[in-house]
Amino acid sequence: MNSVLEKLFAYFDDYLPLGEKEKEDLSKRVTERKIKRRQFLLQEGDTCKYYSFVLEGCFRMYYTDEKGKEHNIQFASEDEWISDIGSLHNQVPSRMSIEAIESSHILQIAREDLWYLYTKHHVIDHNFRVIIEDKFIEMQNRVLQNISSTAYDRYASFLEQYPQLSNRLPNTQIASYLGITPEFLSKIRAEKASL
Amino acid sequence: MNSVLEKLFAYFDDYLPLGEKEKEDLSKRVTERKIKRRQFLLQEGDTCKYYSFVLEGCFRMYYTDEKGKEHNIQFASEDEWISDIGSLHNQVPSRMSIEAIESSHILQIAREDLWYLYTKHHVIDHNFRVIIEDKFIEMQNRVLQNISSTAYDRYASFLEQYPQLSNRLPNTQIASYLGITPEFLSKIRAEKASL
DNA sequence: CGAAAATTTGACATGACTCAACTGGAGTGG
DNA sequence: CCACTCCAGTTGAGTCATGTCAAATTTTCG
Repeated sequence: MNSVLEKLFAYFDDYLPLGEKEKEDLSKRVTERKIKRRQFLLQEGDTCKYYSFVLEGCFRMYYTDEKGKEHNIQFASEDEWISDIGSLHNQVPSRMSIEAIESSHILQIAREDLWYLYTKHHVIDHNFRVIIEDKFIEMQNRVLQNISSTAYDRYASFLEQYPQLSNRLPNTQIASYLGITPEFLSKIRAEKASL
Repeated sequence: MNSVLEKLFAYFDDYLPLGEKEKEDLSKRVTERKIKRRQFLLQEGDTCKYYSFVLEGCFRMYYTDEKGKEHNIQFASEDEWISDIGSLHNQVPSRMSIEAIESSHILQIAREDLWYLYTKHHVIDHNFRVIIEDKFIEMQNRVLQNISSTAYDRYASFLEQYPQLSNRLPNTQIASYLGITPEFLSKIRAEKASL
């Protein structure tokens, strides 16, 4: 447990580093878990109870539409947080699912503990503000891509922005993230390769 | 100035209400401005210096692509904040522009003042975390719509989600926000009307 | 009122989807 | 080690959603 906590503390060093008090308090409220491939962190209909930090492995959060099609909203790999924030905040059932794409190793903070930490330690509140702001910017860029670029360009940007991730993910998952069908992605790849 | 400050304080009452110290400190660091229709709050290439709170009126933030087409990323009307957070954070030139769609009345906080307030007052940091989290959820839903729904459905959702806004905005602006051409939106509207 | 901008309409072009068939690994069990 | 299945990926034909361009019409605002 100690070494994984160190990894979490080190992560915060890129923001405002945590002091001894915060580290101690945080340590008490963090749970370590191993998740197997294809196992769920959250299932549609359940209320999201945790903010999860990925130590190792990879997850996808997706929405299942009326026709049963799955749409990937987010991936999370090493040093990233994942959760359905809307469900976590308002304690309402989630419309999303979170599934492990690879066997993974995570840390979790339960909602009440997170709230406690936010209230008690300014620096934690602060860091999570900055973290979510960065996520917001990323999401904003994605919207921008979606409304202004063709599928071909969006795929190219994805490869450029997440080169490591794109190696680890099946193309089907990437297609779902980009909002296109796997067949069409395949055609895009064929076209790209022929240049 | 006093009455507009009261409006800002009242806005924060929906989060963690500000205490007297925070109010006083915030008051000193807020600037009031009137912006005419079609006037810019931020021009592409400039570095964003302010976080702006809309007291009255309406703005759009948009990106101009290589072909000169404008893509609306965000609207902001009463009781909403607008800024290119990426540019504001990292003090880099913005790729976006922010333009007043209506003649407007706003409050602005300069970057250094905002940083000061974040650091000094936990409650302000906290509130802005919650505010941006809500924005993040909104943006996430928008991505979801973009990757999973047809233009017809996205337009219907927009009308449902922002009924008041949709009355105030020209359809061209809505089309740009939805990521479709004004011509196609017009056809969608015709189809909708004929039901 | 008059100019400029927004909206509508139609013909045609293209991006992206559907469905179905085929290919080629990656297990699994004999 | 082979035969089998299973799933991801590819390919192609036909279709639907959306874009382009141009012209006509209406609305808005100065």
